Amino acid sequence: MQSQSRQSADPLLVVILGPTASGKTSLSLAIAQKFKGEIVNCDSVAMYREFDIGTAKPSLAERSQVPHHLFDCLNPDQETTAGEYARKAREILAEIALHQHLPIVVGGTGLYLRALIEGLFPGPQRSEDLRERLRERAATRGSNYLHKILSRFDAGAAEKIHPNDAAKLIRAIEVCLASLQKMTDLWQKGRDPLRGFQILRLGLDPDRAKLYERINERAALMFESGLLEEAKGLIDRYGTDLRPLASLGYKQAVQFLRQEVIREQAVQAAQQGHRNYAKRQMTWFRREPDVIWFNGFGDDPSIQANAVAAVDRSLSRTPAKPA
RNA sequence: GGCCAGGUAGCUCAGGUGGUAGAGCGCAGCCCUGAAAAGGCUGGCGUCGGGGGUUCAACUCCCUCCCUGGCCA
Repeated sequence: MQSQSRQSADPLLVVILGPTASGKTSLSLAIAQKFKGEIVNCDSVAMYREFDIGTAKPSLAERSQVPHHLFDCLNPDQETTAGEYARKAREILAEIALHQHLPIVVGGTGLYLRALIEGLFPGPQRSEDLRERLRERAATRGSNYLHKILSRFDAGAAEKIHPNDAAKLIRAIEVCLASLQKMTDLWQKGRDPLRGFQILRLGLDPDRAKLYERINERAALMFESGLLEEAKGLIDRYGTDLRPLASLGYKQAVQFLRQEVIREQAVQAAQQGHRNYAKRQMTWFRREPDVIWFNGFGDDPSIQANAVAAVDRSLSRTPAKPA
């Protein structure tokens, strides 16, 4: 296992993962500065331009220190998918490797990371019309109805998806309809994994109570430092239907701007949402293979030193000097 | 001081002709194959304010005390 990667001549790819507010940005900068790194975002909402305050993107000053990729690459009214993300990210990774720099993928969006590293099954892309129709059916007849439809198309897929999970039922039906094949058959064809890199995964896993404290502070600070104004500007120019406006913090800001809740409620709901999200992220990342976990925050100097040492060790393993 | 309402899960609250309780949220665990900062699943948790009484049995009825809120003095 370990000995195989040592023999590989493939360049190193560092992946930094962890829940929101765990200090991924800070750690990524520390590593990038030490090793001629280039940072590749793997955070779905940070890809959007004009969504700045609520996404806690690295600042422009930080981004000027080392190259950053896949931040601000979508207009607010664009939409993207995990597959599209993976294609873009792989292109960038290849370019970075070409310059002989160290690519550092940083992010909290588990699905995007999996799509990038392991690939997705060879399924059809999204069809918005079909989805709209299915969503209407679900609204009138309930998602159980979708589940019945899916069991007719693909009983195996239906078995794996809970009848209440409309989002996943819709995707599965879409796959069957668009491809005229069962989704489970398409799964059989496997994924197209990322090739050509040795992957070093560094995971941040700070104490839960401390993480929640940080999340609370950071979410409140977002409201104090202009989240509402940012959201208002986006609504004025684009309307309320932007997909990223449904994401953490923005969703609550919109509710406040519509006067559905008072400010205090919006802040508390945003804090709650971020806490719940962090928990789900940890559930996802715990399954990620071969992660070197650090029990602390990414801005902690001792964590940074340990992480840098881990990168150093991986980098020094070249095919020229096997263990 | 008097009258009224109320004290039930961490929080907000529901409940019961007397047979030791429940929902949402929180919290914890989990799932995830182009919406993923989305969506979904599962699970703890209680001396039912204290003390007495009636009863085979009280969280439920009676007495008393304490606490909270409102109104009147």
